[in-house]
Amino acid sequence: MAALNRVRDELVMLWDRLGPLWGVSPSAARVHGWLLTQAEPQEAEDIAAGLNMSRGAVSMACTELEEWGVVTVERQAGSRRQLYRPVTDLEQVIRSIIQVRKQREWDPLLTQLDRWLEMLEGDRGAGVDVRSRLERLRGVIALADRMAMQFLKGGALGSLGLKALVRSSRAGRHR
Amino acid sequence: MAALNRVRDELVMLWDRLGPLWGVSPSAARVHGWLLTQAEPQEAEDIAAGLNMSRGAVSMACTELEEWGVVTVERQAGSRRQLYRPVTDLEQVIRSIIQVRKQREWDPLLTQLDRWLEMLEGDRGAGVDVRSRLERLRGVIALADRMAMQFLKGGALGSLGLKALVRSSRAGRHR
DNA sequence: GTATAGTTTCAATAATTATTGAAATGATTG
DNA sequence: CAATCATTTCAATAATTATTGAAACTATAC
Repeated sequence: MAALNRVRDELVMLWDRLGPLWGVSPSAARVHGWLLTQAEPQEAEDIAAGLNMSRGAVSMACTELEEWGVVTVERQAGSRRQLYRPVTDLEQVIRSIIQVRKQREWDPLLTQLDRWLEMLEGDRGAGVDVRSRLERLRGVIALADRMAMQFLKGGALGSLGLKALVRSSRAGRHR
Repeated sequence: MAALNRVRDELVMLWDRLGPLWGVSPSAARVHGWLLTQAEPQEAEDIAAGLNMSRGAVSMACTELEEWGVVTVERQAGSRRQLYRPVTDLEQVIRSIIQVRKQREWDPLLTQLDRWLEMLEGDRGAGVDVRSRLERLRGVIALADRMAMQFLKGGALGSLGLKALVRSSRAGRHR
């Protein structure tokens, strides 16, 4: 039990630091890390106690985690308490994160790139170099976007399965 | 020319907002965006003027961009000025970003997961569930790590070629 | 309906992070 | 080498972002 507690503390600290790099706020990341080290889904009150956070902060963190799709809310019959359960299907977690990031980052970027290219259409001066640069950028983002779409539809991990990916990554270089 | 200036302003603003989501500070991202819209490499003084930043801030931003490997420093013979040039080889930019992020995020995560699994080795209680969860997490991170390594060695984009990727990205484009 | 057990909201505050600018450092030239 | 031009550093400050906690709200039970 002592070992589990220690792991929990360290994992929560690491999640707190890594969360922002993923676009998740530190407090939301802490809650997620803490839930990961609990065998059972937990209620907000206990999360607050376990992490020394205010009740309100836990509520906001859990809302954020729901938006990311990495935590689900449950309700036991005959009780008005909400229980928070981390999604442990990793494929789903990755899919959720890609989906949210795509929508926050790539989609607006792609829209803007198209607008900018239109604005530079007739430019005959220094804009020419910049334009070709932006065009190439657009190509790469568009590619990443289509790959993400395919992945989100269940393409990559779904059809191949996680095992196949592991195998192919071990096989080394092809083609 | 007016069009280029407008594009520059908007691109700088977007980069400022998107930068933090990539792990780059807003000011460094602004500098990078600004450089992208310049046909020629630029010196620190002009960057500061163009972006209304202090000389010191530009220095720190450029150092950060060098660390990310998305900007290179040049020196013209017969001058003591440094010129900053954004890397426009997109494959290289993507590779740089993956490399830095891997090293900042996944590597420590993998190290810690191994330590935690060791710590939970003998656990017969609630730790069993948590342990299998962490094991699966470790599997996925290890896979991502191997894929990244392969990519960094020139695997994916390198063997297929960026042109082929861009071509395939255009094939599905509608407008 | 009212009381109760729970959640959410949000203005105020705390904590963190980015930015500045002046001083220290480093490089090149005559 | 001294003078000069340019860069880097870092303590102070500004700006931003996270967190709290009390009040508003909601759903269920009585």
